[in-house]
Amino acid sequence: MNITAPKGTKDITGIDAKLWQNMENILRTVSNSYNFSEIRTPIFEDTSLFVRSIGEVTDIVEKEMYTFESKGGESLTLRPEGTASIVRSYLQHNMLRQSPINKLYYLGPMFRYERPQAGRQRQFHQFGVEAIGSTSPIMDVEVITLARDIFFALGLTDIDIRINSIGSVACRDKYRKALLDKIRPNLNKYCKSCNDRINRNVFRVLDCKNPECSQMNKDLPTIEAYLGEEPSKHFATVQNLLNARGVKFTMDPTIVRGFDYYSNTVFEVKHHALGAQDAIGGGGRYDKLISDLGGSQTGAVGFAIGLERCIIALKASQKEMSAQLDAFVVTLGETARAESLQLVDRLRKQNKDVDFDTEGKSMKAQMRMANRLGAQKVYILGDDEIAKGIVIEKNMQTSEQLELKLADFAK
RNA sequence: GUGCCUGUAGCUCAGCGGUAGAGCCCUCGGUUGUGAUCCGAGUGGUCGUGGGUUCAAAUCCCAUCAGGCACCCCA
Repeated sequence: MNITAPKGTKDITGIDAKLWQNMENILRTVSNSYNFSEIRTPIFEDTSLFVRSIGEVTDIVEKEMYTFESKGGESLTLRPEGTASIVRSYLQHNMLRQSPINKLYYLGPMFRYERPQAGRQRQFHQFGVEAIGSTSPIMDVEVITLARDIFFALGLTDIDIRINSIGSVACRDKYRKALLDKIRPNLNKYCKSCNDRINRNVFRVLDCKNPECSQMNKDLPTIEAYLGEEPSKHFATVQNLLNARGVKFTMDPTIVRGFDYYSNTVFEVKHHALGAQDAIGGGGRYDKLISDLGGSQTGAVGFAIGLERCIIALKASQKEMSAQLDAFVVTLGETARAESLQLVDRLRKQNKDVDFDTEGKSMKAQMRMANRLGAQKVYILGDDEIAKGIVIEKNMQTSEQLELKLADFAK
């Protein structure tokens, strides 16, 4: 066997698959409780959708997209993130006419051609929500609270929610100028990548991990002073309501986010178990994206969660999960075989997860198998039991055995 | 795309010039039909791949692929 999964991709099997299912169930349940409903969009889209939404000079668009030409000659791209598709779908189906506010969630694989490392793959999975149709700071709060509740429900209580506001385009233009004026004179003291960043996206200098850069960054102005009246008020309301609602957060002026479409509130959720890629989720408001993509001026706010990263955090904080099965049916002798299959069917009809041996193994082997599969109960059915019209039910935790009437299962 | 580290049984790893080992897992036993514990036995690897050096290579050298970590970027 010399074909392996492509670089940066993973097979999810066995116990891990169970863990994923549990996680997905929780994501759906909590989102439903906030009245968000699911949207499923294609895994590939027209390339221009991502170029226009994420931004031409972002790393994702410049070098990380899986772009290919279809047989018809169109340029298609495997989605690198979820928001663009949701907005496309929103506009295409004119969802505004169905409801002034659309609260949607999605769940699925995303693709970015990057060098894999801890918490980063080429095919990875995101869960995300988008609330489209509101500019109210209350919706920001609703979305951030939903994010928190999801992590709490998953069992990840040890999270750090960091928020910031990057204001409107006008605020950012002013702030950008101010930053450039301050940084340019000291440019030779900044690291190589910051020198590069200053031309591409100055704001990235703010979250540079180089200790010398971050030391100098302490003297730089924060965006707060450059926020206009509206953005400033908006952000203050978000903070007040979060506090009133008991959502813990920290202010972090270094949060700038990578996509061009963000404005006003931005936030990231960090978890310490992750290593360098410690952002387990992130999002913010994107009031310009919908009009950029041809819609009318529409407020929107959302976030995305990296599911692989959740799994890493979950595994770090939780004990190993073990296999689980409701029942295992042990059979001895040829006459009991047919009867045992009926017993299996009846147990399954009671909505139980049931398995049994198909290979004619010894009783000892069947018991071992039951144990390995994590069976709660074992039903033993041999020729002796058939003769007496009973079945033995063994509790695998307590080792207690009961004799049950076989006829009672026939209902 | 850059740097550092690592590739030996399903898993975790030892061996570091003389043609492969441990533990776990798995399978089967430990007298008629009872698991997880205990005891015993067994299956399983062209030592990532391709070249080279050598009488001899898992072991040294080169290349390549893959993985890990970090940078970059991001979920």
